[in-house]
Amino acid sequence: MRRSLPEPVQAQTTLESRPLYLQARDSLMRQIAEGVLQPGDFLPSEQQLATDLGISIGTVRKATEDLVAQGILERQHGRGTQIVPHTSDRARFRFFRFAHPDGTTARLTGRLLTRKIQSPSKEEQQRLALGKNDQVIVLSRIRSEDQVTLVYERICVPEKKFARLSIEPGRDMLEELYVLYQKQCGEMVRSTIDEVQIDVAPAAVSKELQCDAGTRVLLVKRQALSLTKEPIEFRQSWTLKLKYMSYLE
Amino acid sequence: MRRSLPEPVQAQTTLESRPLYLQARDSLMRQIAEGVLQPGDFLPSEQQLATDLGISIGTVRKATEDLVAQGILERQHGRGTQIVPHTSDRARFRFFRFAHPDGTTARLTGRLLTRKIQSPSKEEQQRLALGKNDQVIVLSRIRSEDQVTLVYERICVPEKKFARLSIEPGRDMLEELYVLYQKQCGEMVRSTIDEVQIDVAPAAVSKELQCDAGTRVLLVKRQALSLTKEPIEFRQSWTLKLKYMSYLE
DNA sequence: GAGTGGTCTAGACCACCCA
DNA sequence: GGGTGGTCTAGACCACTCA
Repeated sequence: MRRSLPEPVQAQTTLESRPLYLQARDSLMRQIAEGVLQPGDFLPSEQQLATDLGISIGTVRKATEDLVAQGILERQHGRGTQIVPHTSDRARFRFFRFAHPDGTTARLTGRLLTRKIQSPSKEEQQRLALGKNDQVIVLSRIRSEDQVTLVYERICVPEKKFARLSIEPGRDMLEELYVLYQKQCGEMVRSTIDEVQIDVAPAAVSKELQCDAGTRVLLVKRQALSLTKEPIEFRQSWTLKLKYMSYLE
Repeated sequence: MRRSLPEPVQAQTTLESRPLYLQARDSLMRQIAEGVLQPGDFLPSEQQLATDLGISIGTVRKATEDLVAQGILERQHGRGTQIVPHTSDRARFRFFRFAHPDGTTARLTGRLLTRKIQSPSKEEQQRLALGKNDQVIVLSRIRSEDQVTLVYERICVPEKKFARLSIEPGRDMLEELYVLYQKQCGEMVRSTIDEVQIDVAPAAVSKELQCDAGTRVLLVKRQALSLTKEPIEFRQSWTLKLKYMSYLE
């Protein structure tokens, strides 16, 4: 029979039938999702983990390989294995998908326009998998380069998880939102689902992007998922002059 | 000093300083890229490979893990390790990115309109990294669902590599193009770079999509890369009614 | 030089597929 | 039942980092 990892409190005594390295991986993942292990922290050494969990080093390595591949952990030869911190540079490099038509990368700064707590629209409710009476925080912001507004965004997050999110309208946003999510609310964005379509610019959009009402613009809808694959943000980005990039494999 | 793998003909006797598993991985990759190993074939067993290469099974596994993660190989417990065949279903699932606005997947059939051999445009030449006098094959096709044309495509491939590509205008295309590339020309698509932007529909596009000239439509430009990361296709897809999907991580 | 991750080995046992 | 991949071990040696 397959062994199971020692747990601090073993709720059930059912014999675990999953491979040890998966159990170890999920245990690490859980500790990261729950904040026991924080971004920036180093894991115990492989040797230490192996003796702690009562498994061999090879199995520890296999457990961490997955998380390294997913970008959650990062190995540093001679130093240790770190939970990847969500720095602004990293978040930009990883999740930012806009570029100029000529291929040069856009360097956008953000400016928050409004911040409201309200009931979600039908789509927002569905995209965030919210319950009947859940509220959302809605942010609107513009993103500019050289004083030219290139993107208008409406960002929607569940109030329950993001109550501690502290940002104020009217100020420039120096850090990436995803970094703030992590630092202020302990929510890490692991993956995203983007949809790109043509949209007739709503009033707020045409005003900020300085185009005629009714102009057809590019709309990117994004669901951001947490470590536990729950949707934690629904974002809509409208742009007229930028293109959207995507690399597969 | 680090060992090196035995090679049938060792061009240089320089001592190989890369890890054995990387040498083994690249050796397999090369054999697949060169057609020595064909999609659908099974690799020798891990045991066999290990003794052939004079390395241990663990190292063989590590060599193949990369290729499995990239979708080039597929392990089948109890049967063997197969070079993934590019079936139509697989190609559709992997590279197809269009959906209806309501989220339902579009089931498109293709119909080739024209096939021409000509000099590439400046952009095509650059995107395909072509030399001065290289020619390209240009395909135009429409993709429809229930007799409604939803996408117009202009597809451009280097004539040198795709001379054996045999498809004729006017016929429905039952197989995915990428499957034909593989079967007829031995070229496998491994990865893609997509760019999505708004475009003013060119004449051919507005005619086929049945919209006014000058309508703003969605344009997806795609570069497809081979196993060896060379660009082998540049494709432009125009659509009015579909949205583009992208999953990150 | 002590401690970390990176590579590699040789072998055990299991789970699965197929004849 | 023979062959395949899947998991796991225990240990060797190397390469890198940092004090």
